[in-house]
Amino acid sequence: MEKLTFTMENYLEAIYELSSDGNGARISDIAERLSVTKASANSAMSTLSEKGLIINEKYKEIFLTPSGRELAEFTSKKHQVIQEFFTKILKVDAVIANRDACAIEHVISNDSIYAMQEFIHRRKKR
Amino acid sequence: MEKLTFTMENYLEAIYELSSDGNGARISDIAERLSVTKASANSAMSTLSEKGLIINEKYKEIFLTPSGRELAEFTSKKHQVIQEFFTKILKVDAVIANRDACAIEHVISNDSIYAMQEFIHRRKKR
DNA sequence: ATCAGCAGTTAGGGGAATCTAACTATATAG
DNA sequence: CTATATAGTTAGATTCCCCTAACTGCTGAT
Repeated sequence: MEKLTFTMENYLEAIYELSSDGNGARISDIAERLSVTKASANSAMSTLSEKGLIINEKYKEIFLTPSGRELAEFTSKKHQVIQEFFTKILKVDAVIANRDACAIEHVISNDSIYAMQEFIHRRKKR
Repeated sequence: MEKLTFTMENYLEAIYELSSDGNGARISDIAERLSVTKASANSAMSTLSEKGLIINEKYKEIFLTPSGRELAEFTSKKHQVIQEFFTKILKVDAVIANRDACAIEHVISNDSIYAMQEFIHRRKKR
């Protein structure tokens, strides 16, 4: 499977965060969350659908497939780690940390994420 | 002045790192360093030139203007801070830290860079 | 002084992501 | 049950960045 673009990773993450137990996500909400038009969000859905990451029936809610969910969870997890590291260790403002995490999550290595996680963990033990 | 794209920031940084006292940078070297074709590098030079960040006379070496140098130095500085933080504080492998820094430097906030710098600094004093 | 080889340029095209504008479908309020 | 508001879709244009292919300019070895 070829790598997702950062943009598509973001769309996937948005769908993940917008859908709750049993319910899917809506185009308008995705578009709003990512600050793009509905048209853009809609066309992104075609891409994700072709890659088998979401189920997207016309005029229906959007659902993650198992592999889509897995990917989204992974991105979301990275986001969390960065966010926590930046706020708790670096004492960066939460809003800024969130913005930074949103960008960094798509480009950082797994090694560095792991190192941040370890750092936080070690800190907590003391 | 409108913000540079990440791509252009990378080109600028490459020029900065390839030019040494008095000498400019060459298209081929820039292209090689960024793993793009000479054609791509060449067209990027037009963009940077239009923005007044480089001097680019046909068939001549490429030089940074003062404002181009300032921007490049800023990006480079961010790279350094991230690299140092990742290797010295997080104990991430240098090669990986470098790759991460190269991507993160274009998206991270100044606040977070400053926080990393402070963290390193505090660490050294002990 | 020539020319082969390298450096640089130009033209043309493609993919990704965005937008606006105009359209169609759905759902709800009365 | 129908009209209207909201949601979703489609078409077409734009911008950015990349590519290949074909060209032109430069320069150093002979």
